[in-house]
Amino acid sequence: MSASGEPTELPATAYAILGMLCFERELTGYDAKKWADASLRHFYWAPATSHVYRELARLEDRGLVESRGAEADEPRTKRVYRITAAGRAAVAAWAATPTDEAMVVKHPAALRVWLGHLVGAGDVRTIVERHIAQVRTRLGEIDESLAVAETLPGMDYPRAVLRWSRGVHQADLDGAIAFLAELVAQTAVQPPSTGRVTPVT
Amino acid sequence: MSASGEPTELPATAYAILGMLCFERELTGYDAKKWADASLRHFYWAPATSHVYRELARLEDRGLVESRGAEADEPRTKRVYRITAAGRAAVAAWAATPTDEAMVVKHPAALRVWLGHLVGAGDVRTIVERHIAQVRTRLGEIDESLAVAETLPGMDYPRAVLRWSRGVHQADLDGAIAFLAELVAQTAVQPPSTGRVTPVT
DNA sequence: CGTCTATGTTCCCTTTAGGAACATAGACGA
DNA sequence: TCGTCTATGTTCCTAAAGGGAACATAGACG
Repeated sequence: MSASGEPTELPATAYAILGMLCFERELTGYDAKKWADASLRHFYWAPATSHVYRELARLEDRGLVESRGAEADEPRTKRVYRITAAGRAAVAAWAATPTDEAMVVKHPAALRVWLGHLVGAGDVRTIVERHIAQVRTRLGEIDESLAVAETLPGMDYPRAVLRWSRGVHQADLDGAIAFLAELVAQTAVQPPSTGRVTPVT
Repeated sequence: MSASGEPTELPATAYAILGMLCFERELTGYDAKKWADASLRHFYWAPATSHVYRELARLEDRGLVESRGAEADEPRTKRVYRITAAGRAAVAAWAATPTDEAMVVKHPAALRVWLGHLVGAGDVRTIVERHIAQVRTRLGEIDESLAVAETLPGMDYPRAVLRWSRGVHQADLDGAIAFLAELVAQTAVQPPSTGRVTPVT
């Protein structure tokens, strides 16, 4: 496996998909997408459907996965992917390689709050309240995902990662709640006449 | 506000850059990039340099920023950007609009740990230890950024957001440490002979 | 038998991203 | 005064990602 020089490095998404194929014997693109939405999303990313299929095609080009059509008892027109030995070696090598890429937190609500001085305190409050509701929903989703992982064997690492990322989202929630409290306290004490808002030139 | 039809929606990155121009009277692309690296990165993203320039060009096309060349006493060939009234209105409108976009946590280390069963426990440990070091560094950077924000007026919201995201990164660190402890405990108890690894067909 | 939802995939075009290269200013020492 | 080193500042090229619509079929349910 892994001929002299790897053709080119693959993006993390490709390895994520290869990774899924290490847990499940076979997957369709659709399965992979569902899985990503349910679990991977909470600590890495949920690629677009078209992206999943593109990656699968590329992986097959490189011999890291192989595919077959539907079988007789599966009348549906579908393509089922399975990882190859080369693929398994490639993911393992990738997973064992430390990276200097840092975690990226892309937080749309925080970005808006960052610009809070441009809008009324009421608007900021709405943003944060909605964000809090969203995060609560997400914590529920993570718990569901975690519950599923409990029932499956060989999922120790995925479970640990889900717990880990659950903590991160919980901290986000706590921070949002704390900020909201601060915001409410502040606007209660000082009436909106304080000249802190939009000192436009 | 919000005129009948906006030309087309801009991506969040564009608003992030417009946002910076609300804090500072004038910025070059280089300045914007540095700022993003120092602060925005911790709760949203640090766009590539080329991306920053691209966004500035687009914003100018749309009349949301305007630019001038270097002045006599600034011999360098540079372009300095400033936000326009239209730009200010656009960011304010955007910032006040709640979004349903969820937070994305892109966590390269966690993704590798997720595949822990493919590699030795020692490799997993190395990954996590390096990640812990990285996060510690980052917490330091956030504190620095926070210290800078302390000294500037009108930075209440940015400061609050930095504190908020600091908590998120702290939770990441805590989770990593907890996981590492678990990992060490487990490998101490059960020798590496457990048949948990790659049940290949 | 109709139609509704879940499963499953592909195509096409746009936008976003990131690295490398390019270019110049000033600082500092030899 | 001449390298050369770092900080400043920008552009170009190509790859990756996104997203939605279209296409297709199976099974469920009334």
